[in-house]
Amino acid sequence: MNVLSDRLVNLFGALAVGITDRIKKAAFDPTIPGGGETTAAIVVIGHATGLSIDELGRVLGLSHAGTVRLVDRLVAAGFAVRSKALRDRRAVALMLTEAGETRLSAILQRRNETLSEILSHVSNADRLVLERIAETILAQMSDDAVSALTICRLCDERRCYNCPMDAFGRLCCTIRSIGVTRPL
Amino acid sequence: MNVLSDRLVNLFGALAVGITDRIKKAAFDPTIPGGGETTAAIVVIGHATGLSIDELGRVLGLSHAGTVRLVDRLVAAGFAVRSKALRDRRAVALMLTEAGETRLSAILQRRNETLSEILSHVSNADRLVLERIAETILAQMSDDAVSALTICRLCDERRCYNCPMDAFGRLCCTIRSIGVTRPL
DNA sequence: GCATAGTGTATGCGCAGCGCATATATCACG
DNA sequence: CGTGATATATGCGCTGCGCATACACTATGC
Repeated sequence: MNVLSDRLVNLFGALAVGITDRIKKAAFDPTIPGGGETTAAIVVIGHATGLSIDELGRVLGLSHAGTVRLVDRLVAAGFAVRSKALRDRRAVALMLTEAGETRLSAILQRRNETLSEILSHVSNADRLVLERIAETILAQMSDDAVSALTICRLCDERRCYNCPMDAFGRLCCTIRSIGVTRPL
Repeated sequence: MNVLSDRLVNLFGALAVGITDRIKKAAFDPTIPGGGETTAAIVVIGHATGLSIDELGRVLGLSHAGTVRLVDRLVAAGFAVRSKALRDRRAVALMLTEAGETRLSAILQRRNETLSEILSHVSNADRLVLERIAETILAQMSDDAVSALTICRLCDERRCYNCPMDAFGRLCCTIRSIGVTRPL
């Protein structure tokens, strides 16, 4: 027997699914070729500028081949470039173009607006508790930088100070700051 | 300027994405042919026994053709049947087979276990607040039965008493109780 | 320095899932 | 009974992905 309320389990699951639908719908950009996780790829490259195709694939849960094609699409559309990695001449250092940065800003803005609208119906007191709950759960959901980036693949990292995913030096913010100098 | 904390917005979004990933991973059943929303289709048919292909397609966000093929796969695998609708001889009344019901139970059990494990790290006091927050947000996220079922497409309806999606007579639970007698 | 194993990237090939356009059957309404 | 709307089904082609493979570079051991 579980001490947890079945109702809470259900409501929490429905909430996550419903909110995620909204986020993905808001973040979706028809000018970016390719559905699925292509939009997330732009955010991830923005988070972890200089990451490799292999790392991007692990973050997005795609095969190498699938990731190569995804990057092909982004490059062809002018949103990302494959530049030379500093340490390893086999690897590619992915980064956004100006156009890619512009798309990224638009994606994050729409995401933030959607979430803000939804949260506006929650009282101030409850928001404090919600923030603590989210922090608690997130802090124990990832074991390494890859899984942290996966969870944060649609986050606005620039506005996430004190990111709980960062608690063990494995956060997205950390990854960005270390740039290409440290593999995921 | 938004009075909402940027950090809360980010953490809440990351939480939703991360939890949804976990739910979908847990619910995924390799014995069910076809990825994407095929698993959800079984849950939805279980929720709203007797619904039509058109209704299922709207709930899952698929085209008619895509939904027909999805149902083809479920039927071929022996998890669902197309039976005659009572009122409309054009329409199909979808329902699960014994094997489908078995799969449904397994899917929901894995989902519930995953969510329970995650929520076990939240204090009892915070759980009460979380339940209220989820209720508040969910109650204003859907306008009709289709969008309610979309949000509830991975829910364990049998354990969701007082479902907030039901508040306006448009809930998944309602849909089940009315069976085939009322279109979505 | 050199051989061998390991890693990162790219490509040929085929498959699965989906949407568009279309065809057919049934319903709703005058 | 005729016309338009609705529900389902299918042919066709596209897209995204994975598997297997090829190639380039790195790392390690001798």
